[in-house]
Amino acid sequence: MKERVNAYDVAKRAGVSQSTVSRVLNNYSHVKKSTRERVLAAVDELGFTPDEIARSLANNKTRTIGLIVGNISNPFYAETAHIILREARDYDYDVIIVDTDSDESSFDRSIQTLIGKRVDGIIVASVRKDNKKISELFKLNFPIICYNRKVDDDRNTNFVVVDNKQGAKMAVNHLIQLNHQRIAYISGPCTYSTFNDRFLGYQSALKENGIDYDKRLVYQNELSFDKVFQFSLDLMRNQNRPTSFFASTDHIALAVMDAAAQNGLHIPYDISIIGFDNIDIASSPYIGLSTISQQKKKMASLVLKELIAIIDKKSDQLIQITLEPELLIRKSTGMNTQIRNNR
Amino acid sequence: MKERVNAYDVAKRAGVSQSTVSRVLNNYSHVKKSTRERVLAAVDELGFTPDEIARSLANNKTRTIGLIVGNISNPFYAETAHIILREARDYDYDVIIVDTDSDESSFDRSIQTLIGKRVDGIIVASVRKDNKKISELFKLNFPIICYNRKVDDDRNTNFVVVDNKQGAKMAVNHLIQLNHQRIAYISGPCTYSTFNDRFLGYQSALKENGIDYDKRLVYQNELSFDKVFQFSLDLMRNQNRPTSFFASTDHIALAVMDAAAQNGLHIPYDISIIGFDNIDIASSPYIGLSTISQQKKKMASLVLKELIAIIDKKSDQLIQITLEPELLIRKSTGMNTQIRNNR
DNA sequence: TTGTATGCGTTATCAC
DNA sequence: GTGATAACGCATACAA
Repeated sequence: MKERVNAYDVAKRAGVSQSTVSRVLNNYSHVKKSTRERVLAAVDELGFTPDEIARSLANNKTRTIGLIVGNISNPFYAETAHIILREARDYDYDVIIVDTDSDESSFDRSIQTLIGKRVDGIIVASVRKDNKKISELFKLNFPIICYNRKVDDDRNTNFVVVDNKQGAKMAVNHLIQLNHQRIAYISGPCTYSTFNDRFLGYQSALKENGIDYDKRLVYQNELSFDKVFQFSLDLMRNQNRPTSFFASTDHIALAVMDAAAQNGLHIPYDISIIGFDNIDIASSPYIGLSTISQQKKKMASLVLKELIAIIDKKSDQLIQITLEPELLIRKSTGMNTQIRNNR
Repeated sequence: MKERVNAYDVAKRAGVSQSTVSRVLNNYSHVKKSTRERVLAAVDELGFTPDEIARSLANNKTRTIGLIVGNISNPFYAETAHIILREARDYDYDVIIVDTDSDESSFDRSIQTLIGKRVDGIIVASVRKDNKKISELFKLNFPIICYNRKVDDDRNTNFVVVDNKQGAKMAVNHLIQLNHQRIAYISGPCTYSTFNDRFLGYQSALKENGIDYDKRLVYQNELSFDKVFQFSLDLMRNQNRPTSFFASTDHIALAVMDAAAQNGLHIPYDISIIGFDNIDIASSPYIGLSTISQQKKKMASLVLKELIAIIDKKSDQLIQITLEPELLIRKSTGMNTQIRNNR
């Protein structure tokens, strides 16, 4: 690798001191026009790019933020990341993405790595409820915001989330209005606030409608495609099968749809399915998945804006935003036509 | 933000000099055991995390790489990113992802930003064929590898790609063997090597089978969902409609499937569709998209391994790897049952 | 085995 | 307006 050109080289070429070069590059006011021009010419001739690492060390800012996601190949995170990456660029920030691959054991270490790299702030899009590190950092005044999922200690953390309980209620109520009584629920572990709150919403909606909770209809475990597929398949083959499924993410709703297809059940005539998240392909006519929208676009823009406000000290109050979910009815949910044989 | 603890603080606490702290942290050999223990205790007590920025400045390595993708919400890039993020972590590297959002005008600037941040190397997963910057950097000995797409000046660049022409031929031959003659082709602009090569493969397969090229069956433009959907819809409504579609990415194949659904055409009885990339959902039974696999997993692992070898100077030769594609037959392609009315 | 001193490439605080 | 010079927090050559 060829030697890097630094500000001294530019200075020498322009016949000025290195500090003048710095002043020109940072648009300081009191620089003679002719000097500025000489410097800029030298910068150009030598193809000088300031070393952001040195700059970061000197002024204690990296203009880099960290984004921690569950699994970037999950469309919810990918679509979120897309929005954040694009908008961060407009704010002149770069983004280091950490994919925990849902391996939460490495979570705190990931945070530590980001802090080691001195990112200016962190957006945490996936974290377990019981995490302590986040409120710890918050207390140290480090700019950090939870997104999508929050931690138990939410008096001491910033967050931007959707009302997951409310969203789940909307989903289940929608199914109930379509005359469904046996509603299966597919969810990840309650160690995540999203799944926990959606579960509460599921239970609450059932109760309000006088439907007994049947735990045999509930999956709460790792959201692997195979496991959910198998669970759904078994349930659908049951004599007294559910007439509808509420999947706590769109991504995993696809596994349920697969199971239905495998079983020769037609959606929505034989079985209704509703998801949560509104990932892009859910809206494609071929899939047409009814779902609860998190307003990803709005939520992601917002969290970035807030984080940057904190970094810039334009805001030092607690950020606690809960957005309203939205019910999107598409073709995967329909009137229950089965005989009710379960009461 | 509370003051950061630095190596001097640790040194004072342990009653040693800062350089000893550094030696302990970097696992130097000649440190007395008792000293090492005192230092580590101090590190622990003060919760010291080395400042990677300062470290980078001192030793000219950031242990950060850049990854430039087209659009991270496209599953192909998301799934690639997932693999790279996870494996980079094992090599102890972080990743700054740049999402060009297919806005190639900002490409060179993105590269420049990454270089300003002094990343140790760059993986370029999306770039236009005519880009000059990459071979320029290569000549300066900067560690950079093209992935998936390559540039015209491929004598002066590293790349890891799949044989796109061959893959396209396999796709089209598969359709021809199923008795299809009117095969539509949906593609992005030829300014990208992927689309260019796949187009060549498409043409070549037709020619070898004595089928005339019909440009009315070909879409070569921006791969927006709406545009492709509309194009496919129009084509399918045509009297002399194609009996099959070759979509140059799985992602956009979904738009074609949507158009088929919209038109009441059943896949594969009325129409066959094959994609390219083998994104995760293509394999789900509900979608069951036949496709050409890029062996993403292998390709992504490989490109990272090679990049790191270059960074570590374990390799200074040109990296030019072309992997073989693989035909995956699923349920979206089937025998042509239409009357052949086009010859 | 450990400490001292210097450098990495900037920004920022002084002087002049 | 501009030029020295001291940080920033570490690694490392050289001394001891």
